[in-house]
Amino acid sequence: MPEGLEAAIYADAATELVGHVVSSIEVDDRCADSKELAILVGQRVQNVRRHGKRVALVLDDDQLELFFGMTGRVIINDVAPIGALEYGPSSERPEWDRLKLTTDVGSLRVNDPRRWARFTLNPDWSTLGVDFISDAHQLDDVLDRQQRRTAAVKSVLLDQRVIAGLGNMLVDEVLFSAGIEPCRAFASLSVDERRQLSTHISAVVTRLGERGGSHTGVLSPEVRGSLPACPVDGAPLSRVKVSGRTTIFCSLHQR
DNA sequence: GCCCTTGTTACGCC
DNA sequence: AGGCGTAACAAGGG
Repeated sequence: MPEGLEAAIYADAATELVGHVVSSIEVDDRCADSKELAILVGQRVQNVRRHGKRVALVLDDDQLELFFGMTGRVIINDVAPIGALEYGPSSERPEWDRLKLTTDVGSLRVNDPRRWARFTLNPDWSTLGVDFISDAHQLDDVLDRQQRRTAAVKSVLLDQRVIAGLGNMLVDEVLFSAGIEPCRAFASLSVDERRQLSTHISAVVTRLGERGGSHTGVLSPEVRGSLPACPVDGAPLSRVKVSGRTTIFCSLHQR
């Protein structure tokens, strides 16, 4: 599923359109917050921005935000930078195209079987927390500001108002790496543990970014499904729900 | 045909 | 007031 790392891959792919003028745009109305996306026709793509899981095409007068939900994929000129998503179908059908933006030289499509993608004109990103990649140097401060929160550590890390970009799989990887149990109250973390956490967020994000996405970690989709012994200490892995999300952790080394 | 999956939002509770 | 948990939503796949 597209978390921040996948959004970064999509954003990078979308830079192909920079400098080109939009000649047509087709959108599934059920995926668009505004029905006036036609005003983008004739505008030149100036830039591509990303914050957390959100990507925006910056055009002459307006910005178009692309949000990918659980199964949205970007396809540029019929090439998908991410071939298949976890939990997504293996094949792609034309009727799942929710957005098609055409320029003089190429097209960008968002294909999303479950139709959870959203396309928003001139989005407001002010409620998003710091970006999980580019604001890594602020993580210590950000986590310190959460120190009174009684919610589960995992819930706080999933909260896009705190850190934007971490999704279910990345958070599990981070907590596994940091040795912290996902359902502990955030307020129970010591200063040292908060430092550990921010260090491991940066490290895991960097490592999985280099490896190609949220699904390339220790707790890969295969591991999440079959629950083999913990690769760190051999203890059985556990599967629980935290914040309504499937959570995989090792009850031996995550405390 | 039921139930699983995720990110976000809405809502009820304390 | 505001933090927290939970459910609802969408829809394809097992």
